[in-house]
Amino acid sequence: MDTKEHIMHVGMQLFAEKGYETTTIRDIAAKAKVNLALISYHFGSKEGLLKNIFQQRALNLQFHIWEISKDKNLNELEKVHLMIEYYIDKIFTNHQFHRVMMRELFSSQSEEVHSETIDIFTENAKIVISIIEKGIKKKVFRKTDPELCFASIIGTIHHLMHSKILRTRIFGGKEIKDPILEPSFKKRVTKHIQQMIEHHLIADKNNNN
Amino acid sequence: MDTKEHIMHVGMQLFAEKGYETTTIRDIAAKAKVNLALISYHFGSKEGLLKNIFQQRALNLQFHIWEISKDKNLNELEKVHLMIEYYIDKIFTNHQFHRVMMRELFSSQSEEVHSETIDIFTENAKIVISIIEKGIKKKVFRKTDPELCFASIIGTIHHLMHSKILRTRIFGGKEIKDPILEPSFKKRVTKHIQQMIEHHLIADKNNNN
DNA sequence: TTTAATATTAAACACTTGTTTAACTTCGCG
DNA sequence: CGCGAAGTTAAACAAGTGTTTAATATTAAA
Repeated sequence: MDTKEHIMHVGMQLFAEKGYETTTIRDIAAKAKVNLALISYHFGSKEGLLKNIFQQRALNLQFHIWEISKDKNLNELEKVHLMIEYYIDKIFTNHQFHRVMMRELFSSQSEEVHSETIDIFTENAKIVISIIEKGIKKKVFRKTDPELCFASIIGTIHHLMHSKILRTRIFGGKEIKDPILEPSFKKRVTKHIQQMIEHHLIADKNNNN
Repeated sequence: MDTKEHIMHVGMQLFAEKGYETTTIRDIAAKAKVNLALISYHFGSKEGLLKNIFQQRALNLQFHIWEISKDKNLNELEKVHLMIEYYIDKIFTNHQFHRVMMRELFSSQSEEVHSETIDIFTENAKIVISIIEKGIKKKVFRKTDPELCFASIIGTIHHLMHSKILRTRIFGGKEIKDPILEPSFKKRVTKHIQQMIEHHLIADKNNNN
């Protein structure tokens, strides 16, 4: 029963690296050092493996964005900041899975497999957007574009997440190490997005941080 | 000789829709209504077709970001604004091609095919970043994170560009039409990114637009 | 019109893909 | 032990991939 999880682990690794279509079950079998027939045996099919991986992570995907949005002790800005922090944390720590998910989401084939993922994603998006809208109504936020604010938050993260080449080319120093693995990079990204969104949403009075 | 361009056109369409790996030469041949052997005949191989498409558009990709950066009549903020406008304009009008390019850039297989594309991209990125750095040095900009500012600009655009599903789910009204086709959407995105970056880079004194 | 290069075609090619089969191990439990 | 279910294996399978071949059609110049 250990093999099943092992295959899923290796499968996700390879899907993240090369994408679902390009990864063959022979690749997975070779890297996992198991017979290729075991994939069909345990998961029914290659797509079954993908579905299993998605389901396994689905709970992790259920951002408690919703809980944050309902917290009475937080004002709108604090909520947005927390949501940004939460998004980055979840996506960075599960960056392999998110790369698979996003790639599949973008290519948007076999919608049946990913429809639940898309649902979760858009649902969360709408919560973030509604918080911004509420802030605007309360006039604590500037009259900005809520949907596009969300697009900027998530777009920035995904852009950094997706391309290792661009990441190392632009952010990598002399070391070859991928910046995404360094905890300082996560902090840096969090700080940037939080500040950018805050500056955009709120006209500061005196400080020039 | 008309067939060659016709194949390239259809090829790009399908690559944009389904991705390079998933599109077969039989798909292309069928949609273009030509014999499938003509693809190998005219372009040597399927990868040759992709290379040709990339080369054809390479000049279009050569953003004159550089020219803007050297313009003596513009201050740093104006330069950044113009660059944002230019990026969005180019990417929106060639969104099919950009989807292919970005997808291939992100999957980062066969680096040889895309190395020049990556070069152009990172080169332009560094120009934008250097402008922001100059503005910070001159103290007309806040002490922000230049690399991540660029990531936010381009990340926002790409996020909107990539996923038709998310686009229609979040931005689409009752109509089924893809918002990316409407000119008003382009203006909306341009305005958002410009304002967001300006608010982030510059602490405004009195206006609350 | 003849001729040679170019363009196009249908068929076959070699190869890889995901999946299935049937034999063989391994394991747990009466 | 014995026996059946579950796990694993190597081999074969059918379908689809990009590419090549050899024949045919088209074109343009002599």
